[in-house]
Amino acid sequence: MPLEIRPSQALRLWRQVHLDLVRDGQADLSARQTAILLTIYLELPPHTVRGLAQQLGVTKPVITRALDSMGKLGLVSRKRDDFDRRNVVIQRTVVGALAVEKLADLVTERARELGGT
Amino acid sequence: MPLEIRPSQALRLWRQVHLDLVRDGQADLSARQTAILLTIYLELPPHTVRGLAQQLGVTKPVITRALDSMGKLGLVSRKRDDFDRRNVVIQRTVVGALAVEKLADLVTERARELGGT
DNA sequence: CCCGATCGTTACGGGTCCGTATCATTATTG
DNA sequence: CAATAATGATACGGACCCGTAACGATCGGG
Repeated sequence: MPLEIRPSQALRLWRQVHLDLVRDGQADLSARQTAILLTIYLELPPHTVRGLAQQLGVTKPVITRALDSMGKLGLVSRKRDDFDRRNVVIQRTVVGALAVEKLADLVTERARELGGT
Repeated sequence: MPLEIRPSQALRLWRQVHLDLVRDGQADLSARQTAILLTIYLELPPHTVRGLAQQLGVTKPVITRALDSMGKLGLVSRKRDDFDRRNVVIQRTVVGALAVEKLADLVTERARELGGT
């Protein structure tokens, strides 16, 4: 069940959502942080620093720092894995779930407003 | 002719495109820069620093710096307005047009791959 | 038990971006 | 022609992020 969208529609959607994010001051998240956040909330747990680093094709410190800043915003939280205390399990939060849901609504709404071009 | 997309589809599309951008190292553009670039290439010229600042709801130095960095990447160029030499007209470039087109194809392709959920 | 491997974090030097305030240049108005 | 307004650029201090290289903590095999 593919989603049909024309290149010009894709661009207008992309622009409008980014405009909304910038105007709302909500743009605190970089592209990397966005990818990390959505991976945590869309993919099946458990999520680890190493796993995320591999999926994104970046180094581990990038993930650690992103989790630091997103943790400050309350978007995610971390917990030691009791079965292997070297691991850290990244957990979802209520705040993060709300932010993701809000983004979903934003994209959906802007897509609905797309005209025929 | 609205574009029908479910919130879960929107999120998966958003995640997948961001993943691609991060993995390609193409993520040099912040959310603000993306909004600026797409505004320049989608909206009718002429574009000025002040006009872009108003549209994005940011200060003028933000636009100036974004144009600096995007100019280094060849994505846009600047030219003095001969009719009002206080103004600077932002112009499109071949490199920028190609980058925008590439982004459009990426979003379109990832949308096409979206499954039913 | 000990040594190597693995995990996440931290340190460091460098780069980029931000917001505020200020500047030089040009246009407009009285 | 002088004074004011408007435009874009710049200076500055601070914050954030990057990549590489190290580090401490923990696990597992011999």
